[in-house]
This record gives sequence, structure tokens and C-alpha cells, in this order.
Amino acid sequence: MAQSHSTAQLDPEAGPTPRLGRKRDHTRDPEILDAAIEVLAESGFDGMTIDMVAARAKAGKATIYRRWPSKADLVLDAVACMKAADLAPERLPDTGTLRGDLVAMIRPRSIEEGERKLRIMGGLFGMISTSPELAAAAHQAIIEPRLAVNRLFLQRAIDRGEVAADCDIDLLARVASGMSAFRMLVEQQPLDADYLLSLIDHVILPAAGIAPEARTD
Amino acid sequence: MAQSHSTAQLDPEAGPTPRLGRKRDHTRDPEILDAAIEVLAESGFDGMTIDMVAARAKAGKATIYRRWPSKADLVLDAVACMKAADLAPERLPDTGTLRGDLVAMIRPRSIEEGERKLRIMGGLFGMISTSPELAAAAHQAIIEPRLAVNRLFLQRAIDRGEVAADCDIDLLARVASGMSAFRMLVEQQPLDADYLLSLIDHVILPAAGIAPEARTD
DNA sequence: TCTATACGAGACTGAGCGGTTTCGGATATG
DNA sequence: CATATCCGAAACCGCTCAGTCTCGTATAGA
Repeated sequence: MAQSHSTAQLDPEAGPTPRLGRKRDHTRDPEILDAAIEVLAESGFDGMTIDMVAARAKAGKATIYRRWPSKADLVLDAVACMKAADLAPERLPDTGTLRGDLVAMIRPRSIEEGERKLRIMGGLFGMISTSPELAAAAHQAIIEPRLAVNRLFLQRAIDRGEVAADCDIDLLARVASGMSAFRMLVEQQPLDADYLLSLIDHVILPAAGIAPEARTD
Repeated sequence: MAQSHSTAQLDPEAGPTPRLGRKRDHTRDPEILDAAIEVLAESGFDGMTIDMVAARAKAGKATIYRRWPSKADLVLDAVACMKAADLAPERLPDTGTLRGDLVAMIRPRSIEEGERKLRIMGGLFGMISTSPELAAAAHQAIIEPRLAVNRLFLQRAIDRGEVAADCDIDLLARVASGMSAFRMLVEQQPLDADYLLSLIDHVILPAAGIAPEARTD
């Protein structure tokens, strides 16, 4: 499930069938998966049709069904192959304070990507409750990377002595993601910088035991 | 939109048509609406079919379509007519401390109802983004009552001097609902008392500026 | 060059579902 | 008792969509 673009559904034994004819063009795989993710983000799982994905990727439906046996498998692979384009470990801020690190994550680029991922997550509801595989893939690709970043920031703050060592890292790391998801998906309001700043200064930092010394509002 | 069980779709002018024959049995309205809410909570808007609702309510499809012109109207009315059975103003705790009030809300009955409502909210995603009417009804029936309770608790704490007057009530009131929605809908984990207690003691109270004096963990 | 396969485009099939209609029976008005 | 409407049950219609198949073209290996 974790290998790149499926492919392993057929051919149980390895390669003793050197088939003739034109080879499958595997450069289309990621293009189709990207198209699927886009449609998924716009329409949700139920609203998404294979024809939409095919049109978006300028591919034929048969080309899609030659690679994935069903719509559910396509979506599962598309979600599993989502790369955390931003928030790569080497591009993360390290400002020396928890607030600095958290605020440094508030950038148009990063917010946009977060909104996109949460929209995808919203589109997966319904399917997520009937497919544990999909639920796991979505958590792994969408939620977990963000939580890992928050945990890193918190752990560094603890190591610096900025935050008490007995603070509940796992819970605090979920505050930003949880409240962002609530605002976007439930309250249907944009994830603007003001909201995120309030979240940091009025919830996360106080909960981490950091006194409000440098308020900006 | 706010009156009880629809009925006003027909008869633009009031009652100059005293029609003959058997009268419509309006005691079936809430039974059908309840059935719709149940199916909605189990299957979501897209997974729900009118036949499911009819079967659950032991009614004919025609009986449903005689009262609501479409599936969307049925769901809208069902959501709008949802009563906040628990959390009626006179049944709310008033323990004298913010923590006491919040902890007093953690009861099996209340948790179960909260899970139910959040499941319904999850089932409405997708539809909620295309129907502002439904989005408003869902917010009004499911989210707002809970936020109002939290705001009340916070305001009383401020009036008592327990919490600083400049605290961000609107944001803090959203923490419990937002984090609960995240845990249930995104992380697919139960809303147990331990989680809610951690939320209160490690996030909400510190964010409200109340020092951790009586920890229970 | 010949063969087997992949490709995009699109026709086709079968199932599911929203919504309508029909049917036999019940019920309130007159 | 007659009439008009209601009821539950279920047949029916029209459309959408997942999944298959066909067609004309392109391409890799023998």
C-alpha cells in the first residue's frame, strides 16, 4: 500500500511474462492521480465521476480502468501517493521560540495547501467510515504530517526549557489542525492569518504554559 | 424556514379551500423526520435513500413526497426541526467554577448526543457546501447550541472574576466542539470522557488563564 | 514489417435511485 | 351512503454513473 503508483494489482509472480506490443506509459500514472485529487477536492468522493477524472487528465476511461480496478482503488492510490510538497523537514522554520516557529508557518503558500488538504479530507467523509484502508491512507497523507510538524515544534520548545516537560504534546499538536478543520469544514469560513494567529496566541501558547508577553492584537 | 414541520409549501392563500375527504395525518411528520435524521446519521446525505427513510418510518414513499417536494427539502426540514433535547437552559450545571461546569457536561447521555449530532454533521458534508440554506440550518441546530452553552460558562466565569475579561470567548467556546469534531470525524475515534477531560484540563482552562491547581491525571 | 498491446474517444450496459403513478383500503365530511 | 382525500405498498420512469467494449491510431519488440 505504501509503494508508489499501485501497479502490483496484477502480476502475482515477477515478470515471467515478457509480453509483446506497446508498453504501458507509466508517466500518465501521476497525471491521472493528480487529476483525481483535484476532482476529489472540488466534488468529494460521491460527486466525483471517472469521466471527470478522465477529462481532467485528458485520458480515456479505459486507460484509467486498465490501471485501477475501481473508483475506490483509484482514490485510495491517489490519496496514498499525495506528497507533502510543503513541510519537508529541511524547509521548516527554527526560530528559537515556539511562537516564532508557529507564526512562521503562516504563509499564503502554506495556508493554501492546508485548505486544499482539508477540502480533500472533507470530500472523503462517508467513504472514510466504510473503508478503514482509505481512512488510514488519508490520515497518513493529510493529517499525520501536520501533526508531526507541530510535535517537533513542541518537543524543541520542551528541550529548550520554553515549555514544561509534562505538557500533553499529542493533544496540543492536534489543536491547530483540529480547529482549522472545524473552521473550514464545519463553519465554512476561510483559514485566514488572523484566525491562525488568534489560535496561536489565545489557545496554543497559553495551553503550553507560555505567558502572553508579546501580544500583537 | 423556522416554523415547525413545513406544510406551507402549498396553499399560498390562507384556507379559502376547505377541502373534502380524509385529512392528512400530521402525527406522521415528526416520525418521518426522525427516521430521516437516523438514516442521515448512519449513511450520510449521499448514501441515504428515500426508500430507507420510508422503510424506517413504515411509510410509503408517496406519503413522504406528499409532504416534502424533494430529498433536499426533507433533509433541510429534518435538520431544522432537530431539537436540542439535552442542554436546555434550565438543565445546565452551575457549579461555581468553570472547570466544574465543563466537567459536569461530561455525562454518557450528553456524550452520546454529541456524537450523534457530529455524525449527522459529517453526513451533511458535500451538501453543506452547495446549499447555504442547509449549512445555516445545520449550524443553527447542531453547532450553535453547543457554542452558546460554552459561551455562557465562560461569561459566568468572567463575571465571577475567575477568568480575565479580555479573553477571547468566541474562540475558546469553539475549542471543545472543534476538537471533538476533529476526533470523531477526522480521527474516527470515540469521544470518551478521558479525552474530554484532557481537553478541559490541558487546553481550555490554561487557555482561559486558569492555573492547573486541581489536576486529576 | 508484422504482431500484440496501449492510447484517446466515445458508445454501450446494468444497476441504483429520485421522483411519479397506480392500487386496494381506510377515513373524514356531507 | 357518497365523495374526496389520505394511507402503505409497490410498480414504473428517466437519468446518472461505474464499469466494459469498440474503433481508429500509435508504438515497442520480433
